[in-house]
Amino acid sequence: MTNHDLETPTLMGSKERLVAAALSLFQAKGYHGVAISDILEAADLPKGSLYHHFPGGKEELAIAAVGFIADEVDARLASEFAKNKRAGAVLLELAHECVSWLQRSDYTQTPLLGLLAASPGESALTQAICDAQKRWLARFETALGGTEAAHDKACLALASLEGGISLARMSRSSDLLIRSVTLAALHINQR
Amino acid sequence: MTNHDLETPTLMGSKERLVAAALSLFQAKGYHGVAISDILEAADLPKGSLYHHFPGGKEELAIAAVGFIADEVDARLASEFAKNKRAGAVLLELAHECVSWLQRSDYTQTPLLGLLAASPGESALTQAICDAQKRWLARFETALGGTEAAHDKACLALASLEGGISLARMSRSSDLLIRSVTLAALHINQR
DNA sequence: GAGAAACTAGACCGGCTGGTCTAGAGCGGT
DNA sequence: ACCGCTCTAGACCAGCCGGTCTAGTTTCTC
Repeated sequence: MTNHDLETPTLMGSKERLVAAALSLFQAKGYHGVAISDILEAADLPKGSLYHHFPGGKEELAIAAVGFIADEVDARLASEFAKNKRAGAVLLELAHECVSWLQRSDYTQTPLLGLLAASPGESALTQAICDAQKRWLARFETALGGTEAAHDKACLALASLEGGISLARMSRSSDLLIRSVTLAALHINQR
Repeated sequence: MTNHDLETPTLMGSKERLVAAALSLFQAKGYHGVAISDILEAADLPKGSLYHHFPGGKEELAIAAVGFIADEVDARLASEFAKNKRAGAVLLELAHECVSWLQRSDYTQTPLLGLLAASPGESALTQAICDAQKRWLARFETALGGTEAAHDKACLALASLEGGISLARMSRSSDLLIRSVTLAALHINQR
């Protein structure tokens, strides 16, 4: 997932390479923690390319990165739910994917959007993040039946995931993530 | 909680004022999103004061801010648990406090430490955040009996709280936080 | 193969960053 | 009155920031 492999850059257009590099860096250091020059270096492209593909600069690129992962996770959820899996099982699967993500990056990256939240107040970037969360939430909600209780459970699913990621990243151990998500999945599957 | 009221600065020493201003700003924009000049302006102090009290500069100040809120929440948890309240009830109470916090700041602030996570890799700041999380986790764990299952539940408690805060902040509605924490509390109180 | 369009390349800029440093204000002790 | 200590005050700096712009190269189209 998401591994549009930065090591073989020629396989990706420069626009995609920019988005991939930006996403990876933003997930590691947050919006303000990443300099444009960092992204350019990671994508091995000059400044001109960035402002050609993303005239809106850093923020537009960040929005594209958020949209990219939003789509990716959303599609993944859709395909899992299409197999009639129980919501708890899908949540656990996603969590395990996040774990391998964390481990692969030596706990520097935050798999979903947690870190991006450090965004400029009322901006379009905030909106993009919000949209992504809404879509993921909706996937769980409808899979759980669309009732009021389903909404509650969907909230718990996402919250335990995002929160667990944050705990795991700080303690450099996927343990805490697995524990909290497992428990949440258990509860969600009930009834 | 934490309201060492920036509006009446003369009641606080300048060191405390710096910590309070820094905490509030970091919670709103993350470590990298805040400039030293912002903090000084909020605390109404010149640069000299900062580097007198915190020779280590921005990072040392951030660590102090993290320590401050870590202590505050920890003490709060200790006093609540001392009344023999059930863990779920304490969690809910904390969540409601976070809600009023979010609302008071018009959803700009992140009550706990979620945003600070966007910190420089292997630094002392990361360590401070990690310590805070460990302490809070331990409070819940021992209150829940110290068993293996208690550890799991403690993880869920904190994860649902941090994750719920993130969801709520983005959607500008405390609803999602309340829902996820309520469900988590329910589960935690079982048995 | 001519010409337009898409893209790369990187020098350049003003503003802001975190941090240093010197000067002095305020105050307690003697 | 004097001194020494704590703290305030803010000018100053080198380096980095995001962003602009012009010049070149490649690629597509006819």
